[in-house]
Amino acid sequence: MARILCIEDDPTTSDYIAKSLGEAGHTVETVANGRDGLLRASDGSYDAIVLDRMLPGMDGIAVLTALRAAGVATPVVMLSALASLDERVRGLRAGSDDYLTKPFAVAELLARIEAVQRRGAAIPGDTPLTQISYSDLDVDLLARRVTRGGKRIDLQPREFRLLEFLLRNQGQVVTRTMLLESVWDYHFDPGTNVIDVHVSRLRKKLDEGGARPLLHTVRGAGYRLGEE
Amino acid sequence: MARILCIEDDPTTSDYIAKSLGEAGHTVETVANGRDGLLRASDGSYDAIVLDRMLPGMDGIAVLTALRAAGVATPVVMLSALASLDERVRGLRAGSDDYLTKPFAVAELLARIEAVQRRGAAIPGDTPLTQISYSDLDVDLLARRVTRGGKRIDLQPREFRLLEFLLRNQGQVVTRTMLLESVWDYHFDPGTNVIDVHVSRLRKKLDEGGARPLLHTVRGAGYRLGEE
DNA sequence: ATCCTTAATGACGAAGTCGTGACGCGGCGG
DNA sequence: CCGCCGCGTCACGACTTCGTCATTAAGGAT
Repeated sequence: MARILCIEDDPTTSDYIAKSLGEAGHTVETVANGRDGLLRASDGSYDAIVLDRMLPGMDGIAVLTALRAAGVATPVVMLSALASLDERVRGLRAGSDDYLTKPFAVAELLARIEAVQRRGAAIPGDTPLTQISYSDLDVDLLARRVTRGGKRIDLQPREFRLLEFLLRNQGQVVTRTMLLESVWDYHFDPGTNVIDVHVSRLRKKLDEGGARPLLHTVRGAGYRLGEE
Repeated sequence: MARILCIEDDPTTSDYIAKSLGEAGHTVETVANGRDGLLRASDGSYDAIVLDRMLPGMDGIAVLTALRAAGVATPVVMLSALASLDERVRGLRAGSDDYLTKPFAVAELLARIEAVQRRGAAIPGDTPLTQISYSDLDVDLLARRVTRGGKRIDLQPREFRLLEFLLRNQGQVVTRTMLLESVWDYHFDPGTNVIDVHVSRLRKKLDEGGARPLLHTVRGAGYRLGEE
């Protein structure tokens, strides 16, 4: 039950989001361009903001930078057609809390918004949220550095993305479909065991050194990052 | 939320800046020539100044020099159509805190202003930022001198700019797109490996002498200057 | 206990990404 | 006008990373 501002120029997407989030019990206000979005968001009265990356006139990144510079700490989920690593980094630097690539499932957007709220508002000023932690595991998204108990862990790009996603949904079960969409940008079933393989590799790296396992299999459902 | 003085003769640019910064929650006052700018800035009551390099009557550099001579320490971001290294050096020498070439993104200007203010709070008086260091690497932006462990390193202009940018973002991943925009002033993808080549050359110069590597490749993402 | 489904892992080939030496163009000073 | 210097381009090689498959291991149900 939150007040959400949606900044998106494409009316189809915008309506879709408003409807879906509305059905989930949230109040949604919509604006179609960056300037208006910035104006409305400036008072910081929203619980979360959904922000399109590409906007006419004022770009999404510019809106976000301006917001953060103005000291507005409202959680922001960025929406984009571009999935490149480059884009993700730029979004993070500008101060976005999460990133979603189109096309996306509403369930996914909903989950992200709720996760982002749960995590609490980002610290305004010069500390954008670039760190995610769980137990003795620390991930710096901007430096792309992962440590467990202070010890450095080297991950491959895909493994990094996988871990990031698991961390953003820590304690909750993530399904294979969610992983395929968010980590692989597949919107179909490849019919292979890509996920299993990468989870296996990631798990090995995380747990070597005799640490307590963090990455658990939920048989028939998916995976979950958490204690026990 | 700051009081900012904008000294800029072109009304289009001036309006654009005023509007954008205003939307970001800052108070902006505008003057169209150097003389008035100097007058207004003299009392030091502003939090930051945006100063055009080319002004009718009294040049931007002259204004800045006069200001600093008068003991005004307000952070200044210089604006210019000229990107040449020479120009940057002159601006820095006159006491500007940062330098931005037109055309620029508002987001960029905002970020610079914020950065410059933070820095300004820490450093009192008339010590502009002309030195950047990391570990045993020292760069003097004014003298254009680079040393590592006390030993002089000769860099080409482009290599110097590249290093400067990496240093300003030390510890964080810098993407290729960011480099293209900030170091090459390209706003498109040249489709070649310019960056790789220059990084290679820079890296060679930095690390020769058996020093620990400082410039790291982050596969699939970009580069990062930092330890390990 | 056994069978069947689901997951884990090791190995391999293909594709992608990066690094670097060599070359050539264009500007600038002599 | 000529030569030098800085820079961008290219080509090729080295190395990573990724996805697939085959095989082994683990769960769950009957």
